[in-house]
Amino acid sequence: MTKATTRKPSFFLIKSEPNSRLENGVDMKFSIEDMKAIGVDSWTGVRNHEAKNLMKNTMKVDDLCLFYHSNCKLPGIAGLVRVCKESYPDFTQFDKKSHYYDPKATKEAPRWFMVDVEYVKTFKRFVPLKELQKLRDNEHLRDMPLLNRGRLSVQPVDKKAFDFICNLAESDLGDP
DNA sequence: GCCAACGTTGGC
DNA sequence: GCCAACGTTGGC
Repeated sequence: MTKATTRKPSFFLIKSEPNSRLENGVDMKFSIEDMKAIGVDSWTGVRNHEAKNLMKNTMKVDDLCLFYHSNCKLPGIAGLVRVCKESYPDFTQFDKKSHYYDPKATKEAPRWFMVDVEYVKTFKRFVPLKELQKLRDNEHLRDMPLLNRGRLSVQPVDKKAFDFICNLAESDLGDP
């Protein structure tokens, strides 16, 4: 019997803004609790090519993403989501009414791509950015773009950092 | 609201 | 292709 080869998941961090912020009359706030309520969400609105390329070229179904609360009073890691649909054109680039409308994009040559993600869990404990910054010399966290670069709304996380953060946030995750 | 760090744009 | 001007990100 042939066994389907299962690909090991890769890990990422995606940023969302839990604060109220109006864009064209639409409140764009989106926290891990909103993610939980919706269940599945299209990750629209990424308008940075590096972040877009990660979604377009690297993210696969079943990859896991740390869900980060950004641009708010207490920035940090709130939960976990899973990629449930591989990249396809972000429909907001074609929508003239959208804040994310891109006049240079066409259906034939879309410029922006997104994935769909599904809610996995809210971590038992919120891990503030400050806590991670205090640990930035830790060998597991040293290479995180979140800590030594910032300003990238979709970023890769290596396995050792992912496991370390999950253990901080949820002590029994990964335990036997 | 400030502003540093980036990314993008567009004139040349 | 350079690079100054401008816009955005996002912690503080």
